[in-house]
Amino acid sequence: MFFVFFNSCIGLSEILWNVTMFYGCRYVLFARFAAISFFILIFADVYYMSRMDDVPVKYDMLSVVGPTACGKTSLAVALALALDGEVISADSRQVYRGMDIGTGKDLKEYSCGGVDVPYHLIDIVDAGQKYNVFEFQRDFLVAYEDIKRRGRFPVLCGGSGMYVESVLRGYRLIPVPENPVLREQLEEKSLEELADMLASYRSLHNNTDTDTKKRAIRAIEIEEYYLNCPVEEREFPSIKTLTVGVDVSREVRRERISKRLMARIEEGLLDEVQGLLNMGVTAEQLIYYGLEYKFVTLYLTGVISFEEMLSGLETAIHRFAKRQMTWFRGMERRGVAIEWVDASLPLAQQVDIIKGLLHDKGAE
RNA sequence: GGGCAAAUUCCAGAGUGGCCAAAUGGGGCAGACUGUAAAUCUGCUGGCUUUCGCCUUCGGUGGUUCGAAUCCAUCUUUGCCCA
Repeated sequence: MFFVFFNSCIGLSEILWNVTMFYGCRYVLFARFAAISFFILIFADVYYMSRMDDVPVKYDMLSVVGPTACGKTSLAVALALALDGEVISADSRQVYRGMDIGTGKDLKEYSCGGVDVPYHLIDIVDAGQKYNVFEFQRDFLVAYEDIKRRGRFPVLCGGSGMYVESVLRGYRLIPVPENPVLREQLEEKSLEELADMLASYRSLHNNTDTDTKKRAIRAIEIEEYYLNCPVEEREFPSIKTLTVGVDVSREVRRERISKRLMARIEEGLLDEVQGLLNMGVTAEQLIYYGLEYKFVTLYLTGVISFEEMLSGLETAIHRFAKRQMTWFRGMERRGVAIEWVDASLPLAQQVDIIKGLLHDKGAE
């Protein structure tokens, strides 16, 4: 921030300097003034550069990605501390209030040595409500701009690949208003007819959009809007980001997941889920949240045994971590460079490596 | 000690002479995915080979047969029953 400011000042003073040199003979006084201001600004810039040696040069943001249980949060917090930054979470489940143990939402992690690192997009909606990429992208931008405005450095951290990518690759998601006329027309149609209709707009990669009539209608509404209003595409700003991936071997990852699961159960995972049920969050909603919430709900409602819950959950989390890695690899193929950092190194060393990358790559 | 049953590819489990590298499920691996993404969906899963195909595999050994995971003998192990 400061750097950019002073840089632009330098640019300005250079112009002034050239102008003054050109017209120097006629505007001696002005030239003197310009020269003085030029040197003052140079001095100020060098001074700030030396002071701000922790602040990256060319990057707007740092992103930390990685599979579950790899230690993303603690790394992101350490980096935020080192860079005078704030963490923006990109986690599709930590947005929910009251879903803590199961989502690994450990807010204590955000303070380190008595210093609190501000975090964003955690605990922003009630459990049982809906949240999606569109809302995430919108909320991200608000948090990002807020952090930038205050002159601090954003660190995006999360395991929800699609959320991260929506920001890094700037998905164009237009705010699509409701279309009551269309909705009424479509209401009479069967789910199959709706699915066929949607398929005529675009290829369906799976049945995510056609599992209920409501979703199918909304998907058609969005496609219809794209057709009719292609001009008003919402521009998502391009954010220059260094993306680092936390690299853990498969074996270590599996071991950590298994250990963490037992710890979560001891911490009161079952009570947390029971509490959500008692609060009125339906079993169906919790099951849809997946992983911990799904399997524990199935156990608490008597559908599966405790042992089935444990073993089912363990493999489900392992598979989830695998899918996350598939996503990140795909993201690299789509053009997002990820600098993988060995998670077995001491945290301080990882931070140093990443700071080094910020400077070296930022200076390129 | 006697009787019965069973041993199949990572696991469970089908197959009871050729159509068997062996159903199905699980697990594993790889992938897709711009409005639920911790969701949803797809492919692969003995080895070698681009394909044709070749080789190794159904507890061990030895047989019968043109041909055996499948039949016979025997051994080993496991389970059940009777003592």
